[in-house]
Amino acid sequence: MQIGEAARRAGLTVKTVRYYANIGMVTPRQNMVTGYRDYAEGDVAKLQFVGKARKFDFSVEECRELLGLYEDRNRPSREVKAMTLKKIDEIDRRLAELQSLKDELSGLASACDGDNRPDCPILNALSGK
Amino acid sequence: MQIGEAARRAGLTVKTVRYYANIGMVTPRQNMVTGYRDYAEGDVAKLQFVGKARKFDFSVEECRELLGLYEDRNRPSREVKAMTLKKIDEIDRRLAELQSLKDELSGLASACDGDNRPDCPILNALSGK
DNA sequence: GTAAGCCTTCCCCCAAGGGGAAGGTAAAGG
DNA sequence: CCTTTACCTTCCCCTTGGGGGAAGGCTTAC
Repeated sequence: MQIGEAARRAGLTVKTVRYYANIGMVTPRQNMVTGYRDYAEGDVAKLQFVGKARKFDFSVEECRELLGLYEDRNRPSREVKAMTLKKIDEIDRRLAELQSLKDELSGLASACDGDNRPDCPILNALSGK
Repeated sequence: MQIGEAARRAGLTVKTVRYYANIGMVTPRQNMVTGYRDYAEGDVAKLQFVGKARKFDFSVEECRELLGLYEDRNRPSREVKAMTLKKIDEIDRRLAELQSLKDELSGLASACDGDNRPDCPILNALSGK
């Protein structure tokens, strides 16, 4: 099938699918007559796989690894689990960062009257006063 | 002072400070003899201000706005508070996203034995089986 | 004399594609 | 048969916030 249908079925944009072909992540055959990319069912499955993994915040490089594991019928599930736990760890760290950021900003916001007067604790904090 | 000292005092890299000059965020005078950027005390204060705001996850464009408010001695604190609340809102949304992501990944990870066998619920989930 | 330590501009690089131009092709409608 | 529409292709620039490094110019210290 052509790239448009493959993209629709994978829930991705044509641009994205073409990008994945360019970086060698999901490489369809080429129709020798038209020069168009020719996607097989297996390619669509891979695209869907990558699409989901991306939604789970795996980077493109990580997706490439996961795809390798996905295609290897004999890989140990240990490797996949390790990547997943690592990703969970990253998310945890990012959560903590964002939470502390939010706490600080909330503290500043609640100290600020937010009225028409120029005095502003938020700006004072940012300027180190 | 020269850019190196200004950067040190603001806790930023020279590259970053030069970047801020290029995009017109903190624009020092120019030493007409050497052609070097010439930073005044006020410039360093602005650099520090921007550095802190960036740590609070404000984008460069938002920093530019905040800097404008910071320099306007008559601005109402209302505007600054509004930006801060908006930023808190963004952080909240991102927190929720990450949390649900983490929940899903955690569910998958705990369903996966992580042993040497090839069967892997994580890959199964990603491939939609 | 030259090495060190500043500074300058200039250009390419990252992630993960998006937007759009220019041009080729295929099927459907009039 | 001709044209419109809907595909597809490659190519190049754009995004965020700078990092890395080259090539060149300066002063100062040894």
